[in-house]
Amino acid sequence: MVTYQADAWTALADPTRRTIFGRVAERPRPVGELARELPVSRPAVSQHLKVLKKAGLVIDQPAGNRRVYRVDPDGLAALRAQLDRFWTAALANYKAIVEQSTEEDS
Amino acid sequence: MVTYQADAWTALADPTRRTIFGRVAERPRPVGELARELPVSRPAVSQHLKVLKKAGLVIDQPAGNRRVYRVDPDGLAALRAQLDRFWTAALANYKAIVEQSTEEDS
DNA sequence: CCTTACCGTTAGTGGTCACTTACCAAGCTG
DNA sequence: CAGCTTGGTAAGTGACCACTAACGGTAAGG
Repeated sequence: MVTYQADAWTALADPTRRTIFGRVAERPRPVGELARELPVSRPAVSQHLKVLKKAGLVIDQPAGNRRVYRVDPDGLAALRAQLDRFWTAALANYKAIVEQSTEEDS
Repeated sequence: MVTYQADAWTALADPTRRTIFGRVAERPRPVGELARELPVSRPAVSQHLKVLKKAGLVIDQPAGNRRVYRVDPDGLAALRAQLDRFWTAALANYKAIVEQSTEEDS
């Protein structure tokens, strides 16, 4: 058994998985279509999708014989929020430095 | 020698490195201060900072005896832009679905 | 100058992960 | 039902990576 982590950052760390996620973001796709566009085997794609699903980044939905994967907006939003925290923190820090140097000038 | 990758996603995949990046985002810090707050050795922190630097996420600046690390706004902005591409792609896709179902209703 | 503090680098190791091959289950079509 | 398509899972392997211990190199302080 392959037991992967369930972290969104870890999930998007792998280039292949990032490509898969990009494809799914453009348009919901079944597994086979993704595998045909990628230089890896179909089982590899299945495993990648399993990781992305566990990380809350994609949702799978059975459609007859096939299984269509689409982006989970909530997971993507959560990741965006986390990145924004870094952004605002860094920004606030730079702002403080600018204000300090302005005071020094006066 | 330890040859790591230089990708921002890969850099932030590691939890320890993400914590370090968060600390640096709050306020620029020297290596020793980061190491004292973390459950890893100082060399480990140095290696993590090396990865973050290679990924363009932090900048180092010698300050006398110490070496202060701060966030590189450009690298963080680039990552944000990449995540926004996923976001807008997924959003456009959902919008298309909503519009289609609206047409079906009429 | 000698000591102390701060930091980067190297070498070595254990653990995790991406990948393939092989196999099995379920839906569609004749 | 038989055959084809689609896809998830198991097992095994090679590679990468996070970590520590040990060392060297540079600035501050007595």
